[in-house]
Amino acid sequence: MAVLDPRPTAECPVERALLVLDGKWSVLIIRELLGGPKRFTELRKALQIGSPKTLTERLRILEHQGVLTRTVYAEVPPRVVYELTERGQSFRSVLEAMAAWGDRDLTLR
Amino acid sequence: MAVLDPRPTAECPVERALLVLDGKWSVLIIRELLGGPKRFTELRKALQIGSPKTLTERLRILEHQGVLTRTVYAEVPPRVVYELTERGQSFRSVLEAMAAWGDRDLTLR
DNA sequence: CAGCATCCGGAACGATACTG
DNA sequence: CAGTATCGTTCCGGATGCTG
Repeated sequence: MAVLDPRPTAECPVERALLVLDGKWSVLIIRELLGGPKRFTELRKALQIGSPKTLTERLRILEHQGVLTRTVYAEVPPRVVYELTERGQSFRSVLEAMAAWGDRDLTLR
Repeated sequence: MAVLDPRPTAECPVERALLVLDGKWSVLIIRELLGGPKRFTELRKALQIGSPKTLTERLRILEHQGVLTRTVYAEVPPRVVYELTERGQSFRSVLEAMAAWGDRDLTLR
C-alpha cells in the first residue's frame, strides 16, 4: 500500500477496513490506545517496537485515516499524545470479534 | 512473517488472529469461500489475482493454519476444491464486524 | 522527548513460461 | 486445470545516528 495515501477508496466496506488494518502494527496500536491516550515512548515501549521510524510511519497513516489524533504540547521536553477518534474507538467491536475468534478457534494445534 | 511456519503461537488471541489474517489476500480468500467451496481458477478469477504463485502460497498457508481444506479429485483434467473448515466458517463474525466498521465509520472522507 | 534522515535485508507480491 | 519454477520489483519493517 502506498505510504501516505492509504485513504479508504475501495467500494467494499471490508476492503476499506483492510486498507486501514494493513500493516503489522496498526491493530496493536489501536488496541493499545483503547486503554486511553498514550505518548510516543509509551507506545514504543508497550509494543516493543525497536525502530522509531516504524512507529512514526504507522501513527501518521492512522492519523491521516482518521483513526487517531496527534496532539503536540509545546513544552520542554516536548510531549506528544496520541488518542483514538470516535472512529478509532468504534474499532473495539472488530477487535473483540478477532479476540473471540483467536481464542475459540485457534487454541494451539 | 515466515512463509510456511505461520502457526498461531502467540499468547494473545488477537495476535493469533493477526498471524492468520496477515497477508494481503487472506481475508478476501476466506470471504470468497464463505460463499461455498471454490476451485483454484474460480478463486483466481474472483479475486483478480494475476500470479498463480501468490494464490497458491496463501492457500497453502491457510490450509496449514486449519482455516481451509484442499481436496484433490484424481480426474482429467484435475479438479481441486478449497473449502472452509469450521474454524474458517466461524471467521464470518469477524468479517461482519469489519464490514460494519468499514461501512459506518469509513464512508468516504 | 519525539522524532527525522539514511541505509539495509528480506519478504510479499507479481508476470511469465512451462508441466503432470 | 492446477499448479511449479524463475525472475524481478516493490516496499515494509528494522537498526542506527543525529537533532530541535
